[in-house]
Amino acid sequence: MEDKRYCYKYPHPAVTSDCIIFGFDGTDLKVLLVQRGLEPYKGYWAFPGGFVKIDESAEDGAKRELKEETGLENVQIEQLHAYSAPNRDPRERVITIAYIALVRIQDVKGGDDAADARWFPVKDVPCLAFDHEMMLRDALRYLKEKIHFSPVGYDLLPEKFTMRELQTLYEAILGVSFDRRNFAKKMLHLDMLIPLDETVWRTPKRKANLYKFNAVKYNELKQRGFRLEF
Amino acid sequence: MEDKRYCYKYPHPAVTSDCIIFGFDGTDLKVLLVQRGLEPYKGYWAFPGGFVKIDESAEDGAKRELKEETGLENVQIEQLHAYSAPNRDPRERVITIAYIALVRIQDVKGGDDAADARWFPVKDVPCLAFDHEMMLRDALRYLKEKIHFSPVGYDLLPEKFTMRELQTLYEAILGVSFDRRNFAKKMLHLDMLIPLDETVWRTPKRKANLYKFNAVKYNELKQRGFRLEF
DNA sequence: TCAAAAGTGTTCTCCCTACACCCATGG
DNA sequence: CCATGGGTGTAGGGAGAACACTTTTGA
Repeated sequence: MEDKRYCYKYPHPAVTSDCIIFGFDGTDLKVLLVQRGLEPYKGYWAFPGGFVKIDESAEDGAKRELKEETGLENVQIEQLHAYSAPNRDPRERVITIAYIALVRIQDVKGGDDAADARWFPVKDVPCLAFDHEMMLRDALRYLKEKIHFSPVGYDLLPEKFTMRELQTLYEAILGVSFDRRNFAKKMLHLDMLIPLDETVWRTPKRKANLYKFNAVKYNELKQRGFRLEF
Repeated sequence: MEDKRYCYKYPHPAVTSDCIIFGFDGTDLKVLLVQRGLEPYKGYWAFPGGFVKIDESAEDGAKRELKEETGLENVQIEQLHAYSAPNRDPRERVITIAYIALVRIQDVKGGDDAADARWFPVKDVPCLAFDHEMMLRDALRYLKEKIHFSPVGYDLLPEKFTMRELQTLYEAILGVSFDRRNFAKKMLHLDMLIPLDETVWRTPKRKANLYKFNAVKYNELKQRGFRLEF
């Protein structure tokens, strides 16, 4: 009995929380995965996550596990979905609450606790453990919707970026391509971007203007509710 | 030990699922509540729901409890959010997965198992048990968003309805009022309504045309992704 | 001087908005 | 005949979509 001290009148499921972390490297949308060191699914890649402690919320648990497994801290996470199929974990009944976050990949790359955490392009993820492939599909669908209401670039791009980079991000998430001129016009019309006086050489051909997000305007728009059509 | 047979190495939370059921009576958006017969929160109103069994999904559990407590069956439910604050239930650690559904109130009114289940206008709900008031706020926010992508009238209105009833529903959910003529134009433009040759006397003044939803067109639109602006 | 990337403007169309008139009916 | 509710049409403005020219630079 030493190893089974927590007893209940009715059977209780275990509860875990997982984090689906997206980043953007200028070309591809990427997702952060960790390689499992234990059975089941040993050696498979999976989202960082783990068991929720009895005195922490699922969200706090997700953040704690994220830090433990990848070193990522101070990330704003958002609940995606709870997965509760009875046989999704071979060990015991496990219900998982999945969270999603967008981070600046370049702020994260260096100095990780976790050598076995890696970014994968979403177009080219390995086989995932458990039902994590379903989670990824759900997360990508969610992101596609969210992009219409929320300037996801604010979280995914570096502080300063070119119009081309912003467009590439939108195209990577939505899986479409836009007219360069109309895209810029639409974005500038929203009044959420601040053109900077700086330029950079992102291509060998010509320097490009840099922009940053106007957080004040964005919050105003969010209050009133807005939608970007694409 | 007789009453605590289920033992685990680590503490496990209990998991419940609750159903937030909306209906529309032609004037008000309403929500289905049951009165609690047991402590805690005895006598308070709450969403139908209860403990998830160890071999059923949270969704199946929600449907089972919904039927047991209100008699409602064959309802399509959609996951809203998982609530996991450590102290949300005074008895023990409980995580609740909330589901949401839209039903035709007039198909439900009669013949319930549950005498203590009642519809309340969302504008005038009593004090709710646990954190159910937060759930209701979240559900209403979700419904306001959903209405832009999904013809919620399809689930909430009777099969045949007048344009005025559809408009009243939209106004009740969004909390705004529309120009009668522009609303009708916009709705008819979407090509999701089938005008019927029937009329009814919904007011003593004049008869009104009836419409029904065109499920085929709706599914086409949903595939392609559409959005109603208001 | 040519190729590739970036910056910018015009036209057309469609949809949304605001708004007004007519018809049917019961009192 | 008048008040109420329902059905329909029009004019104007704004935003998106399609589309082309110019500039800058390295090779």
